[in-house]
Amino acid sequence: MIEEKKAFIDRQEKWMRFWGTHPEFYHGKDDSEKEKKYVLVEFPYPSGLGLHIGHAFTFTGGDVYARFKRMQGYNVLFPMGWDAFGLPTENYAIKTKQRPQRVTADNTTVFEEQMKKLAFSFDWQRKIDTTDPNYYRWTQWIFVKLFEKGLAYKEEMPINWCPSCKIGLANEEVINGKCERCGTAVERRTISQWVVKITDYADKLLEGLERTNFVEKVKLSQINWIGKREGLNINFVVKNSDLKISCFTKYPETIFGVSWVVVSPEYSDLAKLVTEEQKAAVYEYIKQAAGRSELDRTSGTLEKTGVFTGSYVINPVNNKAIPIWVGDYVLANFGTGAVMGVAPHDSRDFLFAQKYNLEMIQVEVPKDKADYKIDSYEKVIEDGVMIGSEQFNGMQARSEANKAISDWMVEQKWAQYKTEYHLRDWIFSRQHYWGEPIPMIYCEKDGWVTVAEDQLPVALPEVEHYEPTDDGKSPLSKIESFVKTTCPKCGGEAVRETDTMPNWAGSDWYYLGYLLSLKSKVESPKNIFTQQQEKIKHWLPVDVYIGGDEHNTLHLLYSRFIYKFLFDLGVLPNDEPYQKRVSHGVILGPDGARMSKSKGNVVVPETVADTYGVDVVRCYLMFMGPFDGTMAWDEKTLMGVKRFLDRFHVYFSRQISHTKTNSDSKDDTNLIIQRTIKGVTEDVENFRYNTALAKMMEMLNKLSASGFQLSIENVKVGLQLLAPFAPYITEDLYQQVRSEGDPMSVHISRWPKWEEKYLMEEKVTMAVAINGKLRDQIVVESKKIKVESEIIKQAKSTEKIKKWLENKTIIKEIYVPGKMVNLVVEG
RNA sequence: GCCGCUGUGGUGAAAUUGGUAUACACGCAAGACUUAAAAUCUUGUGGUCUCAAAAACCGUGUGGGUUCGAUUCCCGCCAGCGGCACCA
Repeated sequence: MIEEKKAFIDRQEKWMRFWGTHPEFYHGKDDSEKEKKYVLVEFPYPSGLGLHIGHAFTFTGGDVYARFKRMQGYNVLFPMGWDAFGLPTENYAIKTKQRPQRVTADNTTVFEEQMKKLAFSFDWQRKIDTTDPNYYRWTQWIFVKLFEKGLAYKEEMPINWCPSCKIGLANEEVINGKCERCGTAVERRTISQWVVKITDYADKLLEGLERTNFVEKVKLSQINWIGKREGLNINFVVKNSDLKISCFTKYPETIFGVSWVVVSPEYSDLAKLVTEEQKAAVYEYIKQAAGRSELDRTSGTLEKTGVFTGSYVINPVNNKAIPIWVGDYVLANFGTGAVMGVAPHDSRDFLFAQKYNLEMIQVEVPKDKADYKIDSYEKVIEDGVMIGSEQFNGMQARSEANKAISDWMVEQKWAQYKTEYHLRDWIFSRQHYWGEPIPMIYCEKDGWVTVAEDQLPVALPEVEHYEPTDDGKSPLSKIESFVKTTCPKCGGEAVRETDTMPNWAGSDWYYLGYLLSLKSKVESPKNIFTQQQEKIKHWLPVDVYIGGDEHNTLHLLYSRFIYKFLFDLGVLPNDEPYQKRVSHGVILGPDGARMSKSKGNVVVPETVADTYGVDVVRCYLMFMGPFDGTMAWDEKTLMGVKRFLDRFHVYFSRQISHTKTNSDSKDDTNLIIQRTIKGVTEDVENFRYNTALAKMMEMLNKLSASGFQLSIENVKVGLQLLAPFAPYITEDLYQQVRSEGDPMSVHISRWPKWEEKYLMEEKVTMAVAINGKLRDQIVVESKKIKVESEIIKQAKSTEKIKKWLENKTIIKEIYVPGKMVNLVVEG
């Protein structure tokens, strides 16, 4: 056992050294004449735990594809880098009293070593790091451009606030409404933050999807997130006041049934709406609501709550006064922050009305059921025939009344047509140290001014403490030398913005970063995107982008937005960054639960690789299930893969020593090999790695059983097919059969092609069915497959089929060439 | 709550445009080698019926539908999983 172990370790070290001396094998060339393929995997956050099994799984998947495409003769770009800003590093740095820069450097070194060992064929000369000032200078440059184009603005936005720790918390740090560290109930506070106007791009982001080749589920998640809805903004005048409340609705046909209006607890005019006698109740309610997360507030599992403000609005269509409520299921930063309530035609509204005893005015009935009464939330009607709605009575709600009432209300100037989006503007400020400083300066005279382009980057200064400050501001705010500056416009005294950017900022354009030389300061202030346009044109768009489902909505949307923005600036050749998106799956622990340190079910790829070898880990990860599936780690199945690789090694070693004296090629082995080439090529092309490996197992089983010798060409083919999956073992064997003039490495050799003529078998087995039920099989000569009448005749003549046809009449004969004959009988 | 996905042997899973359900692998059982164990190799392995075999019947979460034929397409139901804007 120990000796066997040593053998694969020696093999790995030997070939890792060899590849190390030839980094050009894996370089993407900016000026190649070959067709390009840009294969992108999401770059990791370099955590202190080292490479996780999920990384190994995803990167192996990308690596197999990149190696396959490279062998097929494409000029492949397969880069890697570090998405290194973020909370975990900051928290770890605080805990261990180290600089986050130091922690990041240590972690990325470990990541890179582990990746090299796992034989990922990354183009290391293009490595990027989002925390490198040469990199984040351009992240900041993008922000400056956003501001210049009016797409970044300051606004009061809510954050999670822990009153005990006195810091702002990420959603992740809020557990059941309590602070993760101290358990105190978390409050919501609003503070002034930078917001990016992604909503301006909502239509472009929707429309651009049509030009991509994303799988349907990814397109859907983008479409649903943008959530475009056509409707009406209805203006309600507040009784005895000059205030107005505007409510967005998709269903204005229910206007005659509106019996209350609800505004969010953060509604800007709320104070003016609350009457003296309701003040105490409303303030108490707002205090409670501050403690609830957004998800809780909108969740159906919690009861909808609210409180009366004491004021009324007038329904413009009938001049009826209806009460104004505050309810926390209405969100301030979504829509107008106010909604109208129609109890009988929306189940949530019904429950709310029932709870607070509000009026229910039914304005629709099912067709031909004029006396239908809605008395439970399960009976609400969402599309009926109009009643109690004056001239609109009798119309079908959605198909007729919706348009008629909308037109009428707009004509009367009670409402405007409005397109609403689920998508909200993007809060871009974080009150933390470990992120890109937002390159803005505030001057009393000139307001917010951008840092000049040739002054970028605004570097992260050294600080004593990395903890957020007790007033909720970033630690940068405590460094006077950083904060105090002069206004770029008037030269007067000014202060810097001390918030930093969210983690998304660096990952929005990293696939561009790989293409460019970011280092040279000389290129400033001219932007590198224009200066290095040739490289960008050569490589973009990304051909295949492999990533997790958790990024199919936000990361994809944000990065598509930034890309489209840069396109509009005129620095990019096209407006969609990714041609195709592939989702990878998730590896669960051996217990079927998500791997986590606290559950103790974490599998570390490096440990497994040290025990069984890198090739075994890679092949097992690709074999355990479909690439986009959720699969539990199972060491026993891994042993099966190890057995396969051992047998593969033994079989091919033996063949190699034999082929040196014998290079006859048997037709039977040709058939097996050729079929495998076809199957594996098609499977790998479509990321069906598990079946590709199954086909190679079949190949090995059949070849070993046949006892025939392989020709030297077929030996090479066998090695090439497995090479993307098991780079070490195949390189080792390849070097033993490599002859003068062959490529230096199996990994830069040319992927084999199959020929149809070898795939034909002389005889084919076909199924014979009676009424669709399989009854017998016949063996047919391949040449005759096209002669339908003869094969049906043969099918009818077998003993078994004759028995089934006794005393029956055939009423139909169906023939599927090469597959089956189905006889439909009667009697 | 909203959005999305999945359901096939004891297990992970496979099945081209609707055309022989369970490829490949794990596990299990029996056997070979061995003093023995491990490793390795060989054979078998959806269910019912049978000493066994043959034959037949049943079988892709569940109830319907379309079709000569449904794991695949359509409708209803049940169960489980994932995402939800400050984790990345």
